[in-house]
Amino acid sequence: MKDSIQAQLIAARRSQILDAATTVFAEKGFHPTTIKDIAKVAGIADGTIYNYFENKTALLLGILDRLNETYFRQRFTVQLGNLEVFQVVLSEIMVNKELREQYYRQIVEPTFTLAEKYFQTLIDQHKARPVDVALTMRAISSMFLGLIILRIMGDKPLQTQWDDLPDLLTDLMFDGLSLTGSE
Amino acid sequence: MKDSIQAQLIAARRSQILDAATTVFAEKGFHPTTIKDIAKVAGIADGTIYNYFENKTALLLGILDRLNETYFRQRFTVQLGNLEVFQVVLSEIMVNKELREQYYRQIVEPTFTLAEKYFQTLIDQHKARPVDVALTMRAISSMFLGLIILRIMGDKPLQTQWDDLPDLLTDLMFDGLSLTGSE
Amino acid sequence: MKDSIQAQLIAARRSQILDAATTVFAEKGFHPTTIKDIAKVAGIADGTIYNYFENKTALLLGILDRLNETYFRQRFTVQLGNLEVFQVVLSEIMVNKELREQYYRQIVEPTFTLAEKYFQTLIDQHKARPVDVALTMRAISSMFLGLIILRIMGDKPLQTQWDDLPDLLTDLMFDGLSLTGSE
Amino acid sequence: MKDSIQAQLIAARRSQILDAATTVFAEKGFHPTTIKDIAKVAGIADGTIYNYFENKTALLLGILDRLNETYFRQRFTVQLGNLEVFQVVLSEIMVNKELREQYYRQIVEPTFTLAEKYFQTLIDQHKARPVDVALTMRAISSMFLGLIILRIMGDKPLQTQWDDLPDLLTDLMFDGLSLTGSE
DNA sequence: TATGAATGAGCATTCATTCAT
DNA sequence: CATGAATGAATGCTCATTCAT
Repeated sequence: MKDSIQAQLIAARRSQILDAATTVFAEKGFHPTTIKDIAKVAGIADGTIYNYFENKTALLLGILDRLNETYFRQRFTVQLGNLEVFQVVLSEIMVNKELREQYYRQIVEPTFTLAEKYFQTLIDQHKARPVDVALTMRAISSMFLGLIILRIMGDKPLQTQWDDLPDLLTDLMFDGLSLTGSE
Repeated sequence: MKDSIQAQLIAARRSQILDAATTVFAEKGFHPTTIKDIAKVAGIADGTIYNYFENKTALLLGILDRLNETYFRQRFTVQLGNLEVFQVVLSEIMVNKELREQYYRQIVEPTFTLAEKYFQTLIDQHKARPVDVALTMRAISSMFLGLIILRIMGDKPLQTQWDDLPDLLTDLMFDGLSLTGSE
Repeated sequence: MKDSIQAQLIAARRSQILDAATTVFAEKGFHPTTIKDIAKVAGIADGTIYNYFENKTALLLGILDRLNETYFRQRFTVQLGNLEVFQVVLSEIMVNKELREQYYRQIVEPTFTLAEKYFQTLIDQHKARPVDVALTMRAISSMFLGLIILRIMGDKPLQTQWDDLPDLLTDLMFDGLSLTGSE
Repeated sequence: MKDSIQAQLIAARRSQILDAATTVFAEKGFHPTTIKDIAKVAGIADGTIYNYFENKTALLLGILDRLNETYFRQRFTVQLGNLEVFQVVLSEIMVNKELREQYYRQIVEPTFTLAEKYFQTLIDQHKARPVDVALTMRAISSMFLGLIILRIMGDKPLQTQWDDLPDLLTDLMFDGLSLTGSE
């Protein structure tokens, strides 16, 4: 019982630290952010962070874990509020192998597994064409991923017409570009 | 005449340095790479680099310029050899505003302009459905971009079936997923 | 209470660092002195200095502050022990605008204000001739300043007869050089 | 004969370089000035400077030499145009022993020798009180030196009333501050 | 556990000087 | 003699991490 209180306290602290880290990372990016920055925002001392996280990278992993959880809770919702965090995480992922692998294992892969299963059902029910499920899922997901990145890059059309995307994408994915598709 | 030789020498040195930078960046990423690393690989002294480039970031910009040139020379060809460089550049782009803007202005935007023009022609010739050109181009490009990133992330299916993609993508883009599309 | 101990510890460290800086600056001058030099003499790590001082220049400002304090405590006493420090500070003052302005504001100006007040009293009491107080004070102070500099420069007569100066200066200032002055 | 032309050419080059050095030193100070700066202003290549001067410090010595010459040509004239150069030279003198000694030997000492001789004549002719000549000369010179430094420091009264100084100083030096002096 | 002072490795950048052409 | 590209030593400063209290 005492342990459970302990565990809760620890979880709370970790959460508090990750909140701070998320805020500052989103604001300044990973490398420019110092442990002191995070500690200050969290209202604790530098050293305390190291009682809860191995090192600075572990903070990113922690943020990833939380994205993971919320992701599975609110699937298919790309929260724009998370966009800056995603930007930071993604950037570091490209460069940090450990992070990359963890992210892939924890988020990407399980998501694909689920999505593939779902899509296979559609095919089985003759609601979709029998295509290579794995690759097709990759292609479609990539579209979302790429759109987010393009938006981060500051692409004007995407920023102004972001809300028009859902319809366009649905249309595009189901009917394609060819004339016959819609007629 | 002397000037032209001078210019050639300068270009050669710049190239030599960028080659080295590309190699090391691809290997270790941008931040972990030191000027000394690059100098050593280039076989020159640290200081010499600064005779040809303002600072470390300028090296990335230089690499970008070269990607730019080769890109426009060999358009639509995603060279896998450049993949690691692209990975580094992209990662830094997400985090570095100046770089991001330059990349967008120099590569992304002009490419879209061209692509939109081409696609508009297809529509005018009734070879494609009349959709929102700008957004559609973004969606399609994003698919490529996202696929590359997923591949970088180590996605197994993409790595093993990379060569199957062209057909699948063509199919997907033109006919969509719905049954009616192909039947 | 704890805070007061903290404050004392901080003051002590700052003092320790400034002591070291004073020593090394006096020995080698400002520019040739490295932070490592100072840290070594202070018996601490390089980085620790930056926990107490913004940068290298701040060390000079700190030394200035201390000169300031001791100066006002022991006014009119030119301590020869401080001469080397004064030499370093003065040299840097000639070259560093920020330092120059701070020194002027903190030490020179207030001293003149006091001296002018005092001298005005002498005039009011008919103990001195009614001259331009500001300029006259400058002239006299300059004499002291100049003498110190000449001595620093290694002027032999000043070094051997330094102790004869007070009488000579008093004599000179009050009666001037002309024959009528003393007769 | 050829040698004399050679010598003239060399002298001209040296002069050209020193002109440039003087300009830039006066503008930016000694340390912040780079050899490249000077070479650019002189309209020559970096390396060329080293054909005429041993090193950067030698440039300061060269400037000193020229001050020396003009000084003896235009004695007793403190040219304000030289003030910035003087500031730079003086600052470096405080810190650089070699420079200090050369300056003292070449300019300070000979000047004092002359001045002492002249003042001794005044005494012998009963035009001045029989004081310690060496020290008195030092005191008076120091006043000038100190005033210049105070002015450099940005002292307001000195800057606005600089032209009133000659009269005040003459008055002060000859009659002193006491009432009896002038009445 | 919390603290935060101390640590010190690490790095971009500058610039006086050299020397092959 | 003139050049200016190449050199590489040298240094201020940062910041993740540790650890005594």
